[in-house]
Amino acid sequence: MKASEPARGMTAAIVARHSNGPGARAQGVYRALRRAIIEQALRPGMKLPEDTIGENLGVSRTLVREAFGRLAVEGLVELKPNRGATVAYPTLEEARDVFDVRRGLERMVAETLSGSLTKPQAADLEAHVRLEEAALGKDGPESIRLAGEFHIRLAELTGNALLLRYVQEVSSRCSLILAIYGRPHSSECAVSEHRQLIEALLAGDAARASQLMDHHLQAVAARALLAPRQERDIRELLIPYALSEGLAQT
Amino acid sequence: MKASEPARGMTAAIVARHSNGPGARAQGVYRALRRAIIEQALRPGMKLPEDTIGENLGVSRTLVREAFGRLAVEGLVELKPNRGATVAYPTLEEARDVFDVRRGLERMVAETLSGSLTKPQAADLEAHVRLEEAALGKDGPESIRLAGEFHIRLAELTGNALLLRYVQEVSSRCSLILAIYGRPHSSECAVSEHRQLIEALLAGDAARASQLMDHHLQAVAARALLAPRQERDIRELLIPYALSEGLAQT
DNA sequence: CTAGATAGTATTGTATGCGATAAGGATGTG
DNA sequence: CACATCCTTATCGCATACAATACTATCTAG
Repeated sequence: MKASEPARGMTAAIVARHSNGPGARAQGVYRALRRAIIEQALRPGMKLPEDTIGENLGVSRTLVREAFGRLAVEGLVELKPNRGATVAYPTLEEARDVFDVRRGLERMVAETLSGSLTKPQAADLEAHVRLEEAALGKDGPESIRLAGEFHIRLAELTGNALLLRYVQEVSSRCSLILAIYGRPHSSECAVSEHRQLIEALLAGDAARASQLMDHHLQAVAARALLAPRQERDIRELLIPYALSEGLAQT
Repeated sequence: MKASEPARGMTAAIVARHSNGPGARAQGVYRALRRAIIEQALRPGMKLPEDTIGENLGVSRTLVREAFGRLAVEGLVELKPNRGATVAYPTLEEARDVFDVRRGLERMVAETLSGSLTKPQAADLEAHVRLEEAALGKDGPESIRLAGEFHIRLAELTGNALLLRYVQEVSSRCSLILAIYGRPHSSECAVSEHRQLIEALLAGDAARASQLMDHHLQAVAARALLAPRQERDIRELLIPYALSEGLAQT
């Protein structure tokens, strides 16, 4: 790969698209990598050489490293000294930790929103759920993305910026986790559960909303993490070994 | 300030002290700045020029910028494009957000630990509380540090790495917040509340432990954020103006 | 033919340099 | 004397350069 070669690939467009003030390129790299990881263009465990990424995105290693730092804090990439960065490959234990924290955070969201949710806000959420419903048929990644977005929207409505950031972070990590351990056909979020939740929030029933959220996420985690089928399990078990041999990188 | 001048000041020692492998210096800068901010050697709102910091710590701007990035994610520094970094100066609203999230997170800690806390673990915590007690007399920062550490220790005991990270983060930010809005004499954490909490955790009374934690932190927040005394309030209100004039930086 | 050593290559860690932007001060004008 | 404008300087954004470390392939010895 020659340095003179211009940026290419789907991620380069993202960098260029957004406002090009100062610091915008750095953020662009971060966003590009983040999306690439969550959408599994970059698969868990994959090596991320600084200069290769930089060439493909049209920036220097400096900005790539900066992005790696942020992504490492968020748990999306692993950063080993002198050995470079890889897309994070969370263990089952880490996965459970993330899901546990997520349940706790989203219960907070439910409790905060309970009663304070306005009619128009609820209507917006309803509209979102209808989108989910529409996307349910076509199995594309659209359905998964929308389901995740629902939770982000809820967190936004709390008006608590820190809570939002944490929910976004655990959501990202859950995407990564589901990419590794999730069953192929899990529709992840049952749309009806989202509906019930909105209802409970509007009714101001904090306890019920909290319970619903908890069960909902527990169901997601269970579908993903528990009782993994043999077939898939052995395949997954092999990946770390393949990686240590430098294989399975495509 | 000459570049040839060796590192100086209390923070430089920290950089040098730790294992000097690769990446250790970058982490050293991060840790040094983090401590300096939390201990108020660097006061909220203070400007942080990259080269000045770098010279004083004996590293280049590169590593300083890296540290700034991490600290910005954690909410300890604010990073404005082309205008550099400053020690974060959270608004009262942000402060409330942080305390709210903290209460939620630590309730999770209490619930997780309730019943699973072993006798030796409880004994360790008891020992810590005794340290707090001992430090209570001398008003030094020791007392505040120990009170904060108690909560970190609890989070560690959950075994959930992510939960620990979040608790550490909100704790840091709370330190910063208390530095701005806290009353001078607030002893922050009542030692007896810590004792009661340990007791409830050992008894396996999840509801009570959760309640205790919640009240405890609500009390801390109330002492710090609510009903600020007039005298102190106007003083604090002036700080942003002073900063915009380049004053009050010492 | 295998295991270990060794040289060469690739990649990371850190510093420095150059162009760009904004803050602050000098100078001229109403 | 107040105010706007230009210029100077300090600081940032980013790229690049150099040094240190890890990886790879070859070669040699057993």
